[in-house]
Amino acid sequence: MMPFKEMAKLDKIIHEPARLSIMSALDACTMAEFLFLQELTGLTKGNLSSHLSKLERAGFLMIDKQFVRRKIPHTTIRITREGKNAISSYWKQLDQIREITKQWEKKNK
Amino acid sequence: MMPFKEMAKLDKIIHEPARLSIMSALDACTMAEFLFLQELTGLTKGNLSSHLSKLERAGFLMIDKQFVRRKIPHTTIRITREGKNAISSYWKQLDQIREITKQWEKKNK
DNA sequence: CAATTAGGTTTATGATGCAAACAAGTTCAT
DNA sequence: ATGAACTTGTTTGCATCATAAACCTAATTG
Repeated sequence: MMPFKEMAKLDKIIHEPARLSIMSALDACTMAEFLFLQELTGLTKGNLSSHLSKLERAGFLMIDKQFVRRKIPHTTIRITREGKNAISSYWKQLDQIREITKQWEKKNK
Repeated sequence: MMPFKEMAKLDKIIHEPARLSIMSALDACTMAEFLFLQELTGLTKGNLSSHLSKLERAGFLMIDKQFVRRKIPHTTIRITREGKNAISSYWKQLDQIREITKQWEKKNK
């Protein structure tokens, strides 16, 4: 079996570093506020916002925007079951590919 | 320590799935012909060609084009020492991030 | 009341990955 | 021997994407 083709099948939504860090943080936290997530990931507000939208469209998280005293926005992000599955199987897939690569390497020596 | 920011520092040249598979294959083979590499990775010739150029410009591999009986092109690709270092430290870095993520997760439970 | 801060979103642009088109030569069929 | 099809790649064009800058609305501060 040749593992190299499998790498192309890695979920690109998750694979992108900014989103990988968002999803990893959320996988650990389950839920987080926008600004906390920004601190964790070091992303700018703009990038964080657009990556969150993309992850939301993918069904990997839910964005809950509340208004404190009806005024100040306060955004809470929650990972979904689908999101937890996605990142968990991302790592699983990557590990498998690496394992198979090692074996392939041995065999071809 | 917060591992999530570190993900943004992963070498983007290596990180891209097509190139990750090229570099993994070359790391195992040390050298390979264009068509063999195409078979291993499942990439189209066009994509393989342009990814190889990018990896060559990055100094991660060397492209040696020979002409069989002075006519038919025959391209051999060889990973460089720099390329071997790059992919090895890519995996090392990823492992570290994952390890720290796990610890961070525990601490915050 | 003007300026600045808070908490995000939208826009613009520069880079990127990909497939389709192209190139340069060779072999095969007729 | 001529042209159709195959080899072995490279170049081009398009569509997507990531990012920073600009923007928005409300609140606070001087």
